[in-house]
Amino acid sequence: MLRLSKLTDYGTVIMTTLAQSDSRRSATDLAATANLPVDAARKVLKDLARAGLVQSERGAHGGYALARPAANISVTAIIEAIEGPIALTECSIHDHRCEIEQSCGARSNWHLINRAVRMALDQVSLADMASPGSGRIAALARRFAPPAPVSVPADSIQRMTRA
Amino acid sequence: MLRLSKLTDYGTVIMTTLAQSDSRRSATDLAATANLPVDAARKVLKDLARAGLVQSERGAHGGYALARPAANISVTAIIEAIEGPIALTECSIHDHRCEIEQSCGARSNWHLINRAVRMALDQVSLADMASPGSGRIAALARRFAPPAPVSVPADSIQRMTRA
DNA sequence: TACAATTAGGACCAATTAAGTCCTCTTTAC
DNA sequence: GTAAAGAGGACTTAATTGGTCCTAATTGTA
Repeated sequence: MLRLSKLTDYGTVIMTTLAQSDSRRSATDLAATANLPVDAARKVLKDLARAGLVQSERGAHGGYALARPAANISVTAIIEAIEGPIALTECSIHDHRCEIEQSCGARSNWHLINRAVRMALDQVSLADMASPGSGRIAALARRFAPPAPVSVPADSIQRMTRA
Repeated sequence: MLRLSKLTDYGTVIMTTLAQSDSRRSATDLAATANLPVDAARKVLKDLARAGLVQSERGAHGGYALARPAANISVTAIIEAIEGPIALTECSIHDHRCEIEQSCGARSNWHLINRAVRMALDQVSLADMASPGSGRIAALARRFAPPAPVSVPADSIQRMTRA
């Protein structure tokens, strides 16, 4: 559905919370602050730690902290830490796993489109996410606006309800 | 998983096939050409017709044709015809359906990010998709490259295997 | 040394979603 | 009238996700 999983969403919220803390925080603590189910938060934090985005400390007074400055952590990194490589279609990552690959003219193009989307996400840092209504993100969104009207404005798509 | 559904994928392939045909084609015919399961192709074509992207003709010698020139059909339109509005997160579309909305600082930013991704997809037309290794898409991908290195290059993310 | 607080690493189950089939009805050319 | 085709949807199965829980391994402190 072109949607991030809920865990990934939690991941960004947790990372945002961490970016706003100055000391190490336990999973329980983070979950409470961010208003998330504790077990889910734990799971996400483990993924983030494995990906090297947060540093964990075990034992009493243990917890998590960002492994590097928020400005140096991209949204892409968070997404990929939790749900693996961004791949809009099967073929945008794995070659040869799609049965229609031979006859499909779209493959090389999906590769490129995937890259474009990935780069868009790549240009948003955790620091941006952590500042509400970030001017930088707004500026980015503007940068992605079409240089000249390419086609029918997407808003004009008529989509009937299916119910 | 930030992945398009298989049906959507089929949709782009079918539309690509249609863009390369000059006459009306039946669902069976299209499925055969594109090497797709017939029933799935039928389902997708119905969605595309409902969204007004293809024109259908019933009865003997009926079939489907593009409703407008391929250059005027965006990838976004195809995606949304099949799986509904693009929404990376719950909150990027519906307000008030997310329980942590109050405490969540990320919401307004997700809105913007969603828009950026949508615009990226919006700038790819069916005509681009239909030309293999489209120069226009490649150019687009280049346009999305960061103006100055923002953060750690995403390729450097170390991601341990989970197995 | 024992204990309590924490993370690590999974296993497990329920709920949701996606994918693939199938059925019946309507429309249209011959 | 019949065959070819789309419209609309129901249904089934498989895959994925979300949420829980359990058992180590670590580490500070009484």
